[in-house]
Amino acid sequence: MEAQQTAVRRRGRPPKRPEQSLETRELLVRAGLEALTEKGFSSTGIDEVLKRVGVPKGSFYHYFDSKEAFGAELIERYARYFAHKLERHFGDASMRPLDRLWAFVEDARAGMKRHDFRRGCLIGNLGQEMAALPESYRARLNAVFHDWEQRFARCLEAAQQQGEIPRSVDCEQAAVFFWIGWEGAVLRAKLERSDKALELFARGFFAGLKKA
Amino acid sequence: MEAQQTAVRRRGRPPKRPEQSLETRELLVRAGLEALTEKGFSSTGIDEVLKRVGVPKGSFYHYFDSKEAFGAELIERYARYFAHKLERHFGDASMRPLDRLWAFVEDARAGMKRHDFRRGCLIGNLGQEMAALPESYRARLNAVFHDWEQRFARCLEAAQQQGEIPRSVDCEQAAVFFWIGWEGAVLRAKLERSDKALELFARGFFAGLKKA
DNA sequence: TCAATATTAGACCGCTCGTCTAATTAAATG
DNA sequence: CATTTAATTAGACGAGCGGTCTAATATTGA
Repeated sequence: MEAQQTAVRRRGRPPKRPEQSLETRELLVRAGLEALTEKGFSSTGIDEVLKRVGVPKGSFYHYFDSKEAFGAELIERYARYFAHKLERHFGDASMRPLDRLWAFVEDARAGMKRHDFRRGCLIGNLGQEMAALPESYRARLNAVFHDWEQRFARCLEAAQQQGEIPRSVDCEQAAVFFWIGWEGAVLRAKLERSDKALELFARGFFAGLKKA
Repeated sequence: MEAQQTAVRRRGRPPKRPEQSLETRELLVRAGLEALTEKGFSSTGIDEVLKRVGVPKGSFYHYFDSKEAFGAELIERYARYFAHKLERHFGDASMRPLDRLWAFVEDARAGMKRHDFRRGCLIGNLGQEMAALPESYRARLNAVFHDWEQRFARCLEAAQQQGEIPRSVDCEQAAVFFWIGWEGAVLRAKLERSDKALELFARGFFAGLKKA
């Protein structure tokens, strides 16, 4: 998710190179993701995204009906990207389940650090500013969280079956608890420009699990 | 924090009634707090705040140097308001310390419900959109969180001394953990328009404390 | 060759934003 | 009282926004 380069921009109908045909659109999406994970929806202007990749406005409204539609697509893209990330970690049979969860935490932590704690979680960002957003986003954002909860819960259950955590743990609830708090930690990490909050929350969460 | 009424608005220098002299300014602050707790800083327009209380633009820039200065004052006001709230709950010697913490949670929960989960935490809101905010806010927002952590930690220590929670609990860390997660819970409550997240997080947090 | 299609270029409109100046009124001064 | 000074309101202003539109350009397919 790191694309600042501007495409070679030729006027008129482009030659038929299927791999390249989506390029401008793709650049817009990528730049949009970067912008929205940093600053959210409301304070990100179309022109700003356009400028990042050197695309004129006409192109934007050729590919997207509106800013709302653009945002909706970014949500989908981010959800897909994140689902893959979770799948990759949580489904990694070479590790014990609890270590898989930790691996995700470490990955996210490194990611935030890599971007100097400027970028957060798109879903969290949009959730926070929901009051100023198209109402149509709400259901989708909730659904994404629910998906993450499910994935997390499944991995917790695996940990339970392998005896890593007590039977008494309600995996479903613990997963919900994790994502609630994790988003708070991401918020704080951005504010403090430090991974302290991420680490402290994760550590606290896992410690609590084992003694539940 | 509930003021929609518009002031009687006469032109020119007002007669000398000390109690009323701050009225317009006060109305702006109150309306600003409402707006910012709902939608944050970036997506709240000055005009919008002005319209709520029927004050013309000229007045705003008479009382505040800029939107940035206005925001800074709102942060101070909110911090003061919240500190009082915490003081009131955490210092209530008629309850056991852990119940005082619960009382705050209940109070906050009721408050969010009362406003149909549209309003969140000003500090959390601004923290989230920090990337689009005057850099001068960062230190202040962090300091406010730190203050809240301290107050919470002191109450936890009291609980510890009364044997409500094990000696093994690191109160400082637990307090930091709480606020990290609580802000996440407020975010989710707004998104889901439900107090489910608040309750689930608080319950999980206190359950973890006792078994630590 | 030419119509249909895909894409870029960027002017333009209506609206809202934050700022600023002028007008208005009361207080203070003598 | 008359005049200056301070306090407040009124609303014009320019910049920038999101979104639309038409023209220009290039390729494809008939």
